[in-house]
Amino acid sequence: MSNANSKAADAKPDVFQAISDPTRRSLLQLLVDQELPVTTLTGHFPMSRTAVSKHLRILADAGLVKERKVGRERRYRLEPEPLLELKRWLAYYDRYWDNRLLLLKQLVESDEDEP
Amino acid sequence: MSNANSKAADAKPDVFQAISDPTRRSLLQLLVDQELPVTTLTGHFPMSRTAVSKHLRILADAGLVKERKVGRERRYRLEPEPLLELKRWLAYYDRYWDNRLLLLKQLVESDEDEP
DNA sequence: TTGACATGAAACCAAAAGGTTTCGTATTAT
DNA sequence: ATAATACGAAACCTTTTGGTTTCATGTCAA
Repeated sequence: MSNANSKAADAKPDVFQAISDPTRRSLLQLLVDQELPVTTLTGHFPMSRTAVSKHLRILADAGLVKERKVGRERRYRLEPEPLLELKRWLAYYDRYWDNRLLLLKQLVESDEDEP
Repeated sequence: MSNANSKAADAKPDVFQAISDPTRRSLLQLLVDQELPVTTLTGHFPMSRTAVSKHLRILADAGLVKERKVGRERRYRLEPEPLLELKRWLAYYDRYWDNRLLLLKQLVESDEDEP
């Protein structure tokens, strides 16, 4: 069990990769509080519907959107959960916004310079 | 004034793009509290020094690392400030982790379904 | 039914990305 | 001086990425 035949959402090819494209970030934005079909989404971009469809596929693979069939439409909605990974990654660097640690770091550095 | 001749750090080709590559994320990690030269960094990856050098260049263009010449070495250090853009972008989706808003959203949706 | 709409799959293409090897140039060590 | 080290630039190659056009299928409307 638990082999490669599970279902969809098995791919998950990296949230970082998924959000690296500006078009895809805009798509997420558009879906923030609306569930929209591909054709409507396409209206916001200077590219073909098929291209948008492929971007949505990438977002879906990363778990960032889910689709729901409604009549002949396929409505996409935002699924923000995977963004938590990003959030966690970023949190690692939070200490850098902490001034006390920054000062300590600089202090240490000033001791071990000179080649 | 303010044309394309300013200086370096003018490129800034997107933090999202810069951190989309796992190697580059690892590089940032390695530089968290160390200032390191290219050769040392290369030891951590299964690729040539030149490849690592190119990754560092991309990070530098995004403002995520800065270099300092020390002898014949070129020591790289983390420059986390551009990560704030990511942080801001993510913050936009913070409301999704707020359960009250999530419930409200679902309530609204249940009213406007049926095609 | 018959036609229009909504959409993904497939085949294809050009450009960008991620690597490699080779070369030139500072800088340090002998 | 000479050799070794540290490194980026350039040229080149292969794979991935972002697009396009064409086609097949499912669904709704007349």
